Amino acid sequence: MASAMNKSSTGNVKRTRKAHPQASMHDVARHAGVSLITVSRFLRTPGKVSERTRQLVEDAIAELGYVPNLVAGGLASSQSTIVSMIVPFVSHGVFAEAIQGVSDVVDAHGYNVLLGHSTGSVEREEAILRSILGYRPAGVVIQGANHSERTVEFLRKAAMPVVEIGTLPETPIGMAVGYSNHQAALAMTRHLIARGYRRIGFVGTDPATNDRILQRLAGYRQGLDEAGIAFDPALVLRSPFGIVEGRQLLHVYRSMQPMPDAVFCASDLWAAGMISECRKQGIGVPTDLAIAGFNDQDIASVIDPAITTIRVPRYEIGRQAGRMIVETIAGRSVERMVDVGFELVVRDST
Amino acid sequence: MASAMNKSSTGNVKRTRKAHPQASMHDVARHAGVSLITVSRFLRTPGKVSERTRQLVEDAIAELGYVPNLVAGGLASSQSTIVSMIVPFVSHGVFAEAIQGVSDVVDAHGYNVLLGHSTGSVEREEAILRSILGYRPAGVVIQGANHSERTVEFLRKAAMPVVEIGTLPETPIGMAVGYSNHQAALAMTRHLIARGYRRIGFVGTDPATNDRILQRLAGYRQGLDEAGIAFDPALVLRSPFGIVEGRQLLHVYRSMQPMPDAVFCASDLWAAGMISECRKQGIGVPTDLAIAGFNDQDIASVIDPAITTIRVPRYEIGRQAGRMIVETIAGRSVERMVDVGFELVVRDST
DNA sequence: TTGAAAGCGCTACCAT
DNA sequence: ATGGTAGCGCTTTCAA
Repeated sequence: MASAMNKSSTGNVKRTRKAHPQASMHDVARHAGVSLITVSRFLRTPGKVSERTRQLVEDAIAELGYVPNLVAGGLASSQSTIVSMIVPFVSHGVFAEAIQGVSDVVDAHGYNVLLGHSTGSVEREEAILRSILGYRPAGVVIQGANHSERTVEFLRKAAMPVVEIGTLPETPIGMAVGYSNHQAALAMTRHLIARGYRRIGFVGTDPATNDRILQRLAGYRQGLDEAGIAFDPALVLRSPFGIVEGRQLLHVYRSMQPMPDAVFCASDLWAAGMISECRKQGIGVPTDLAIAGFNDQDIASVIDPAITTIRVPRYEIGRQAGRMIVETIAGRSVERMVDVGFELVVRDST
Repeated sequence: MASAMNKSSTGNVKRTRKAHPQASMHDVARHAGVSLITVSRFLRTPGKVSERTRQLVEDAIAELGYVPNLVAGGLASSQSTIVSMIVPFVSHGVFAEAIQGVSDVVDAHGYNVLLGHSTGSVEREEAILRSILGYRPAGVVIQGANHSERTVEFLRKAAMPVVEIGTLPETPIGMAVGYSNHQAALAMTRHLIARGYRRIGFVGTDPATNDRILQRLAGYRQGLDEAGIAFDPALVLRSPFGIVEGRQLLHVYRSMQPMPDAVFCASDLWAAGMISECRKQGIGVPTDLAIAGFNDQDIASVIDPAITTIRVPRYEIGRQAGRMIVETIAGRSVERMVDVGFELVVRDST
């Protein structure tokens, strides 16, 4: 009656609660005629078992279609092969590329990506994070630097590598890889002003809930300031992302008097919609209205006129973030902050 | 010396292997002055604990920042809150939308998405699946119906809900939600023929490794057959996906004699690249060359001329797949196969 | 309403 | 090179 090791040590013989279809390590061991621990050893340090044993275990695994239970393994070893990633939306092209980047890198190191999306809400982000942290992931990649206090607190005390992506936070939680949205928007605004535009509109989502937009707006305002152009709040429009929305925004700007001579859209989708609508309405771009975008998505280079925009290496951001997680786990020292930069791509729309 | 419950019951007093920063349920229980099981009960059936206990435990959880360990819970209960999803590429718009659909639905039911990408290789798909199955997920969503034998075998014996998406397999592994790539391509080919085109090119990736393309190619051939047009293998081009690739493909078609009078691209990206290049080269679309696409991506409606294409409800496919997983887990009976259909969207490029 | 004991499937430590 | 034992943090009987 000493240990709790074996179920039959209890007088009360209860069999497994559920019929369990999946083979366990125990099954493999029996099948191979070796002990359980030998199977485990074969799996993690194959060099330490004899040729004969290796063969036996290999056959048993193949025959039973055994797949090691990472849940049990993770619990026993306090290690995880999960890297969690939280983005506002999976389906937005720019985030999808970052996800692909992270996934490409961590997959190659035996990790899998557990994905969450916040729909841009810090409350939902916090909820997602809690749930995801329940898996005690090996690392966390999270979009942006705009989090709830509790999100930050959780992340700090979680004691695992954290990478914020897409921005360069003033006080990063752990590591960060991104670019300066402020500088990028400033560069674009300077470009527009250099081209001679003076009445420049700005399209974004609500800056209160989107720190990227907030920073781009700040860069835009700084650009105006530098040129001595007064900021006109009426020229700043808020809208959900989208091409259709871009079409509608054009009409809003057209109804203003005086009309703007240029619009800086904080996403290519709006710019594409506006350009398409301009074509339909017979408005010349950039002669009657210059239109600039952001992100250099596919659409920017094929629409006519092609869109002047800011190119950001999203996939690269993902790769770097993945790399930083993996390196940190491996105990190597890693940069705290990586600036991947951006590029002003001047095309025909301005 | 009876049980193995407490570490100090062993003569050999060894403390926890690792300094463990995260609070455990045990810690919460001590903090609240109740037993561990009461904490567990509070978490899963809050109605069964007294008001006083509830308060105590709630406070302790908040104070310690306790996050339940789902790895341990999953092991103990043989239940999982993970839904695995495998797609060829995360960053391809069409897959990203499906991921978003799955994620939206399963998140709402307390599940998280564990993501894998196969890069279109069945071998990699198998490897990813193995690793993902190690987490004993509650369900699996997998793109396409083209899998290795072992992949199918693993999935069948895994005894969990499986949904194949994007196609309507002849022999689904479990459930499926998608549309007929064959019928969609047939519809497009018929459209082109009805418009008077006779020498119709086809652009796809390697049909041997991509069953969607294989089926679209078959639909295209059937369309030609119906009209009594001989299939000309020289008109079928293979290429990686992409706009840049589309530009190059145009030159390949231009160098043919006779030149085709229409090209059916099995992705909008190729079509967009070709149209953009046509504009640059002064080739009239559709007057000199008609160009059709597939997927109705953003780009299709804003490029000039707008692309005639096939619209597929990708997000809806994801939602349905998520729904089918969740319902199956809940024990409700679910359709084995859902056809979400497609839509021929005729625009100006044909 | 609360608690004790057993064990989920695996790994770590120690022993042989 | 191989095996035994304890225990990862939780849930599930069963008992009080």
